[in-house]
Amino acid sequence: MEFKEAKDQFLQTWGALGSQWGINKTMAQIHALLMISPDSLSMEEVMEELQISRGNASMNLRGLIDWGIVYKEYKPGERKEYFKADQDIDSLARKIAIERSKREIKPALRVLADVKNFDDNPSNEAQKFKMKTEELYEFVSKADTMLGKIVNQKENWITKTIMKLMS
Amino acid sequence: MEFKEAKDQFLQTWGALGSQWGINKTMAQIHALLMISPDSLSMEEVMEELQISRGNASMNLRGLIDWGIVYKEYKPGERKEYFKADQDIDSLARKIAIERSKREIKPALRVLADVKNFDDNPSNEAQKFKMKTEELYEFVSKADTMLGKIVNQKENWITKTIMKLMS
DNA sequence: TTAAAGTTTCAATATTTATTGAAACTTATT
DNA sequence: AATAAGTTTCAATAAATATTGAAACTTTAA
Repeated sequence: MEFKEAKDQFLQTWGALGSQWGINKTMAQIHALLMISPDSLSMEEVMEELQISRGNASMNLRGLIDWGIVYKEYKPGERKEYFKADQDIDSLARKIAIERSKREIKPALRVLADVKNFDDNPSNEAQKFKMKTEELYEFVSKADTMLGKIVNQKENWITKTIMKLMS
Repeated sequence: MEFKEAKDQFLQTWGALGSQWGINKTMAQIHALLMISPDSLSMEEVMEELQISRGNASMNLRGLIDWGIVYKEYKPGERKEYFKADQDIDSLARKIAIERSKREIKPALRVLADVKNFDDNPSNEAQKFKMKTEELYEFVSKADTMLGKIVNQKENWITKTIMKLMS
């Protein structure tokens, strides 16, 4: 496969993977592009390479900065902003996990905590509901704790986790 | 909060959570509904409770059966099909993890394996690309292995994983 | 203080994804 | 073999999401 072809296919695939794991397609593609670029890129260059509009580039670059996985860079003497991706994949995955826990799991937990304390009544249906929501609350809460423990192992967390799970 | 209100809010929240974690909103809602129902439900009952069309109910129930987290049940003397959800949350999460690995991670890995062996050339850009795609391949591959190890601990895998990570 | 370079915003539009509903199909019953 | 009960399919439609592009805004420098 030619370099250009490989690169395009990679950007496509990483975009699809990203959109399945919580960041949108364009965001994932921009991130992928920055990750494989030897130098930081200007917005123009990102637009050109991915064939997207200025507005799209601007919004998604901001999104990436909000996720904390892309940084602005100013080149001396130049007015343009340049963008570069965090190069450490471990830290990338860690940030995404933390962010998703904060944005999705924690709010859902708050609701679960809330509904499981509804005004009880002795019907079969209500009892089953109580049981299941309590169970689900425990489960989601533990899953979130597990996620936290996994990503809090600094440096090579995946390898470390695999090791610990070997036993 | 009244039972009815709590129930509706729960169905909403579980639907939203589901759609962020890989199964679509209606599917997650149907599953949630079946999970909290003391008895198995007919398609009619699901349609009624969630206010969705017959086609929608039919397709998403099939989807749930494909995921292996909902089962058909036939009541003696009755012609209708009834549906019930797998009651074990651990096994539910395990099945989703396995299925997503199969549907999303493994195919992406195949592409990564492919592109990282592109026709090399000595340019800066190509070298960086080679390095990063190899790194990403390693990472995704390890992450998938980790996921596999976590979900393969039968019974209370989350608790077990937390335990092992304590050290 | 004006113009130029660059960035952001957001209403309009396009794309993608989910849902409906009615016809076609399947299976059981008389 | 005709009818009724139930289910599935899928083209049409609706809803949700993403993208564009041009105007408004910001910053730098002459």
